Amino acid sequence: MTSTDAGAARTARPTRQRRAVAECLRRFDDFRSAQEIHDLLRQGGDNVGLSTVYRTLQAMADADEVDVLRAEDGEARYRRCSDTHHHHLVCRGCGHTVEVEGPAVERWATKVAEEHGFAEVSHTLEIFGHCPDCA
Amino acid sequence: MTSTDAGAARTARPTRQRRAVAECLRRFDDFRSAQEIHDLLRQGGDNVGLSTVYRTLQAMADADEVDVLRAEDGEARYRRCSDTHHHHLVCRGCGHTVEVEGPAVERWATKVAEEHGFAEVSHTLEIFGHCPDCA
DNA sequence: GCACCTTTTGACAACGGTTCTCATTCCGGC
DNA sequence: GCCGGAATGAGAACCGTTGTCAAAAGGTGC
Ligand SMILES: [Zn+2]
Ligand SMILES: [Zn+2]
Ligand SMILES: [Zn+2]
Ligand SMILES: [Zn+2]
Repeated sequence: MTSTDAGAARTARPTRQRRAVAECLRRFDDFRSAQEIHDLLRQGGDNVGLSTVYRTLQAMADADEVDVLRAEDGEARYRRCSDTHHHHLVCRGCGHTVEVEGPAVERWATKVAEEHGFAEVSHTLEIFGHCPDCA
Repeated sequence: MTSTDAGAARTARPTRQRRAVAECLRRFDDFRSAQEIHDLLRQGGDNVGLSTVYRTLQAMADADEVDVLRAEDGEARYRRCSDTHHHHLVCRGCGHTVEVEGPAVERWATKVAEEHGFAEVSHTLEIFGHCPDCA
């Protein structure tokens, strides 16, 4: 067999547009919508099509390179993230976000699921409030 | 002054439509979308406008009479719920849902938020997996 | 039962975020 | 430089949700 199906490189060209989106995410520590990112890029002179922004963000989310959070109105918001499992403490006022970890919570979630016979368990957990600056 | 502004009855007439929606929710233990509920009502002979279904569900959500959960695609799904604070263990296959409580998790969330100086704290937490029937 | 007034309803249009389409452009390898 | 597949982007389509507003329904006092 040729080397083409050797699974390694799962097609992902480093184009100008993808670099721009990744770069833009790197500059913020809070969650942003696809359209906000599109606007920011445009303002910064980087013209990237809205479709491409959506596609890129989806791909990054699939690759666990960004976290996705649904706003109350259902809009998806993205944020660069570390590669270890974590959750978020998000300010309802300014959006300021802190990554938090809680081993005890992880164990609790797993235990509860097992007690009910659930398998392939995952979970979502976010904490909201007003940060010191917004209080 | 008349009794009209005596705050007590916060205007909520028990109409046929509202009863039908509430009754429909009572018949399921899993999360349903507004449109699913609309279809179910129609199939059951209860003709209720889609707008009314949306309005009623929103009102019930505001009154904490139903839980709202955003599906991965952003669609809102509703479920009747008990009146105490709780979270959910949801089957990704059939939607079967179990309400769960975890006092330790509640304390952890509050503590983490306080450590970062956050006030007016709330949180969301859901656990997903495959139930015994779907495994 | 009957006015009277307010709330509620529902068909339909409008909205907004997201996805799809497809002709064009880009990239990497030869 | 050429070729072929991947990527892009302008615009249309999609779809859940919300807004509009005239008509219908509840409640109240009579
Ligand atoms: Zn803040
Ligand atoms: Zn976790
Ligand atoms: Zn199941
Ligand atoms: Zn809780």
